[in-house]
Amino acid sequence: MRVGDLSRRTGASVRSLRYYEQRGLIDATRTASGQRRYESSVIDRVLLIRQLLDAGLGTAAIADVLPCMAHPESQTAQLTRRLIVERDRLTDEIAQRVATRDALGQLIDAAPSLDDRHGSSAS
Amino acid sequence: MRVGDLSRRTGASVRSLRYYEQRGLIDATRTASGQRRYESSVIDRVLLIRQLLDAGLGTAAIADVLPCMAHPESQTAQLTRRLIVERDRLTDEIAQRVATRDALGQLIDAAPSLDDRHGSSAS
DNA sequence: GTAGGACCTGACATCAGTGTGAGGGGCAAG
DNA sequence: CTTGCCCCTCACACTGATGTCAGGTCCTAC
Repeated sequence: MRVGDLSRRTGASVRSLRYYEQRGLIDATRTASGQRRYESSVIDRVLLIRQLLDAGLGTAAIADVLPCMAHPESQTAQLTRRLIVERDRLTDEIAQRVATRDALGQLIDAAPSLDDRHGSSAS
Repeated sequence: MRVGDLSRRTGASVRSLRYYEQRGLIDATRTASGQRRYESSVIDRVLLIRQLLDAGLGTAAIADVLPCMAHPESQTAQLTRRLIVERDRLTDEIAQRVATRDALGQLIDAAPSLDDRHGSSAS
C-alpha cells in the first residue's frame, strides 16, 4: 500500500508518516522510482505509534519501546528498563493531572450551578 | 521581593517569571528604574502556575482559570465553562496515559525478571 | 566612587510534531 | 501522448515554554 492509503487508514497525515519513517518508527520498501510501499502490518504499528504519541511519549521513546510491543520476546533488560522509565513517567504525569483535575472539579462543583446537569441538590 | 528572590523561592527561572508576567499570569510593580517588585502572595501564585503547567495546561488556559482559583467567588458562567473544558481535557489525557501505562506495565511484568524487586512470584 | 552582582529589554535558539509550498517525477486511463 | 492525481525531496513556518547571549542600567558594599 502507498502513503496515501496508509494515511487514510490510520488518520495520520502523509507528512507525519514520512516523519515517523525518518525517526525510524516504521519502514517502507521503495519502488524502483522511489515511492514508498507499506505492508499492511504497518497500519497497526502506526495506530500504536499514535496512541503512544497521544500518551505524551516522544518519538525517541517510542522507537525504544515499539520493538517490545511488537515482539515481546525480543525484550532485553536494557529495554525493560526503558519501559520502566516511561511507565514511571506516565505514572507521575497521571498523578499530576489527577490532582489538577480534581482541583478544577472542586471549583466546578462549587460554582453557581450553571444548570449544567446536577440534580441541583436534593432539594 | 525581586525576581531573583522569587525565582529562588519558586524554582521558576527568572526567564520564566518574566514570561509568566508577559502572559498576564502574574504582575509586578516597578521601581522608578524599572525593576520588578513582587508581593509575597505571588509566590503561591507561581507555584500554582507551575502545577498547572506540569499538568499540561497552557498559559492561556491558566490565565483563564487562575482567577477562579485565587478568588473562587469571582467565578462566572463563562469561566466555569472554561474550567469544565480543561477538566474534561485532563480526564481524556489521564485515560490515555493510564491505558498506555498499563500496556507498558504488562510488558514489564511479563519481562524476564530483571530482579527489579518483585517478590519474584510466590515460588 | 567604584566593583560586581542583579536587573533590564530584545532577540535568536531549542525541541517536537506537524503544516505547507515549491519544483519535479510516476503512473494509469483516456 | 496527454491529463490528472499521487508521489518524491527539500525546506521554511509555527506553537510554547524555556535557554541564552548581547548590550546596557541599577544598586549594594566597600
